[in-house]
Amino acid sequence: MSASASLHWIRLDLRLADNAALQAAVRRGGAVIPVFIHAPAEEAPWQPGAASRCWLHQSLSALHGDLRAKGSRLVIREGPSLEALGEIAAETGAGAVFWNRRYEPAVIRRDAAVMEALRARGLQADSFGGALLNEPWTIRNQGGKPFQLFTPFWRHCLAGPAPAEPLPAPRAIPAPGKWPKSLPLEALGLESGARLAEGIRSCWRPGATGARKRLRRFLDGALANYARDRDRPGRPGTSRLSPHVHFGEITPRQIWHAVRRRAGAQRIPEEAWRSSRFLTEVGWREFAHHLLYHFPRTPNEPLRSGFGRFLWRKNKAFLNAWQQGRTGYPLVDAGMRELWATGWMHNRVRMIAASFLAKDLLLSWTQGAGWFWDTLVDADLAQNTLGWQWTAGCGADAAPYFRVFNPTSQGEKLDPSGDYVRRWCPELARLPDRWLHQPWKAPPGILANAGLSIGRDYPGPLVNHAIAREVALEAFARIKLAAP
DNA sequence: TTTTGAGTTGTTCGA
DNA sequence: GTCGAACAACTCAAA
Repeated sequence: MSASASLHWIRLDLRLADNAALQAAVRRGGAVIPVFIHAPAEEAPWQPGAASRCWLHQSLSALHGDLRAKGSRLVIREGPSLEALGEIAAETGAGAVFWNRRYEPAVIRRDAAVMEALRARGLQADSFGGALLNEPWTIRNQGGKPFQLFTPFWRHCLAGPAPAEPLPAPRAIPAPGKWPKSLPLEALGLESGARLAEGIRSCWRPGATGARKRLRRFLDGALANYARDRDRPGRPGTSRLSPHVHFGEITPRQIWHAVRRRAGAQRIPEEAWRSSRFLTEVGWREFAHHLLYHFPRTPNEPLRSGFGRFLWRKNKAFLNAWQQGRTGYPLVDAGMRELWATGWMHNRVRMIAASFLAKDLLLSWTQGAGWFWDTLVDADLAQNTLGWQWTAGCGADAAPYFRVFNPTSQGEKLDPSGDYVRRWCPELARLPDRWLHQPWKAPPGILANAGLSIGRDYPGPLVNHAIAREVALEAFARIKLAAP
């Protein structure tokens, strides 16, 4: 007697290659039914934002195409997840459900409940790793505790066994005799805004094929000068892989081995590529998930408890100006507008924009995290939380409280020829470089020549940075950082 | 066991 | 103009 059908429950693993759950389903021998269940309420309070849903729509569409090329299909349902899985299993006589693990607190709870319920019904239910190089519970320091500093964490990871070779995509995915019914992708209403969908389509190609191409282009190009160019937002110096990795269109293991092969072809010694800046960024992603797993309250609460007492400002006008890219600081505004237009912001600019919110405006990092969550196509609970807590100084391995980015000098240093600012703040385009990062200081004649009136075409500075810095230093110094 | 030093990403000030 | 110091408190591993 041949095996019953298996369900492959698809979540943030929108790929066929290096997919342990899919492989387990294929190996089991019966038909394989790939299922996506739309159940955002189960991820509350961190259900995907508008940009993330938009990417998801396009990536699911790409996955459906990839599945068809293997003789399969994508079955789409709406939640609750357990009900949907139960129905499909009943309709198809499936005896097993396989999925790849996620690490967000709400998802962990949901998955555990689903697994228990499926097993109670006599179904096989198994989950697999793959989204991370190491499962978070396997990494402990010498005291048996989770790491709270990046460098020892990553050193520990690098000292362990090298990541296994990625799994190949199955050659064929056996189809059931009769497919269960499926909703059309459009029925999920993921692409609510045409503006965003267009913006994403114009600069991204969601899906595993787009991810592989993006990686190859990066390895062929920017990788060689990554350490130098990664901080220059006007240059194509970063990989732009973040949304692809978030949605599991490509895995860190695939990236690791692609870097290894490329380095081998160029006779780069192992210790050099293993400790390269780029793989270190993969390490930061691992670290973020490590922290979220071991400190699950950090999306909403500062890890360092002393910060619970910090009196953040509440100022809707400040928040709106920041969100809309109208702070009067060109580098910050360029970043916020890039985010709004494309669903992505250059990493270095994220730090500067985040520092501006938390330290110049003294608005809570949670407000910034909320906006990024809704607008980033790569919005990822682990990484968003780590990044914002780091900037605000209240997280693990946090930025020292006195580290306040100066948006003007950062602009002059990292965007000296103004390519980035001129692209996203076109009203400033005709200003000479000398004044581009501090337009309010430009002499009247220069402003007139550039066709620019401060306050009319472009706002004056929302706050005076020098003063704001002093106020922030004082406010941060006042917290007793020791636990109460 | 205790001590020591380092720890992604900065800025300003004074010598 | 360049350079070093100062700007906390805490974590972690190595000595």
